[in-house]
Amino acid sequence: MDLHFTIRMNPKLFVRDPEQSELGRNILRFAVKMISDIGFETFTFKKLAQEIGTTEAGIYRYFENKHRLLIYITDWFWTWMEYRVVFHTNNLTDPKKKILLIIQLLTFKLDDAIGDKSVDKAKLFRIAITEASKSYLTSHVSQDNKDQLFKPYKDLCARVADIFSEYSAAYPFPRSLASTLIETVHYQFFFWKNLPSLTDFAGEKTDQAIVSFLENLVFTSLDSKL
Amino acid sequence: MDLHFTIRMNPKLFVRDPEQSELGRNILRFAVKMISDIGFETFTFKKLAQEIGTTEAGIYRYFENKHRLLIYITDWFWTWMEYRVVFHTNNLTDPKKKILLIIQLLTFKLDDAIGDKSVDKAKLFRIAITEASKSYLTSHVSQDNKDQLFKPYKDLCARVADIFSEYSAAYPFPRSLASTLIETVHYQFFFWKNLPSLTDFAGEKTDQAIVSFLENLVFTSLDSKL
DNA sequence: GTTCATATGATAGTAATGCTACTATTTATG
DNA sequence: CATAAATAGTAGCATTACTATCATATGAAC
Repeated sequence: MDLHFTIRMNPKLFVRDPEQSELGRNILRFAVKMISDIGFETFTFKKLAQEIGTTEAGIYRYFENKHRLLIYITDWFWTWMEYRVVFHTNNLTDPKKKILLIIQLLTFKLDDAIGDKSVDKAKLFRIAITEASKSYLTSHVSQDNKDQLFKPYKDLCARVADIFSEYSAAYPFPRSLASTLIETVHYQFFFWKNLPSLTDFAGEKTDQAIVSFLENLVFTSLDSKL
Repeated sequence: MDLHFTIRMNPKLFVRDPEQSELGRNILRFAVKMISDIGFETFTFKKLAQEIGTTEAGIYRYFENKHRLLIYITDWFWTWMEYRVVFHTNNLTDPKKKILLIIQLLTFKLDDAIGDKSVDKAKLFRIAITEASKSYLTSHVSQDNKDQLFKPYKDLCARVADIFSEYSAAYPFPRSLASTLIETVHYQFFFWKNLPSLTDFAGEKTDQAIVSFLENLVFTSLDSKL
């Protein structure tokens, strides 16, 4: 089965739809590679253009600026994540099992074939860890929000929050806990890799330790009697 | 009592010590104001120079680049925070009370006179919320870490983690919980202000709601039997 | 009071970045 | 085959980030 999984992106994100041409798809593929490899600050359209053998102006025909391109990539990532969550939790009835699975998915432990292969998922995950928050930590966050640019992120949070409420209807902070969980995944990964003294994850079984930490964080909160 | 509270900053952060001259102190004061007002990306040394009536080159005599200046400001903030934590928890014996107080301090609820008045603390807090993570979310985080540039942040986390362990020696993730707490304070404030659907804080008593959320998050984890 | 070090100011310049207008070329269509 | 539409390439400008040089002010040291 060759399930062609296409994500309909917010048209405000691009000048010309990058999925509709070879150059556009190259821009996306190499942008993910470059941003992951050299970091968003160091990344420029000129470097990207050289890498894929086109010109700077060529990139500008697809994306207004590099910040919009970053939002495009992170939005794609969040939409893909939400799709994975829906796909994997669909057949489950026990909300506890759903939450355990969501933590696996968010920490990138469940490898699956959903989504196209042209994009390197590991690099995408690294962008989510290090660069995703830069998409909204700007002075124009309100305008971008009005343009619905953060809808995929908010949709994912809402879906996770709903499952939290399903597990514990009385818990008063499902949405804050959902956004905290998602951000914490990324922060703890980043700290573990770069500033390890900010975490308790040393040695081998680190991935499992992060998962244990997150599971404990989420379930103790949801199980609390307020 | 005019307690002159000076923070010894890491010399790697500056070219010339900004505390030692009028121009230097002006750079710090107006930089805090500007970065808080227009955001770190929009902020430039040229704009800062114009604002305080000096030249771009004048600023470069104090700071290598704007990123170093940001780390200077956030380091100052973390050191000040740690000082507040030590100052306010010193006379307490009950670790639970210490933790409750730390949450008050981290959420900026306890107004106090520690630190000099030349810096606008509200603007500093806004920088901590929106810009602080950019000081380490870079491709050169490892080199900066080797230069000890994140020591104040790590010190604060370590101190909070120690108090967590004091409260519950068995809890296996004190440092991760400390860094999560500190980051979550900022994220939840940012989301509440800019992307409110990612939180459960609506209406009036928001500050108290954030505090309740954080208290619940921390204590349910620390009280859990693993 | 001269000397000398240091801080600041003024001016200029380079290189990279972010972005735009214009021109050339290809491609689709009547 | 002509021609309009779409796309790619060239060249440039404005801003940003940073460096270098020289002049002047200040103030401590002798």
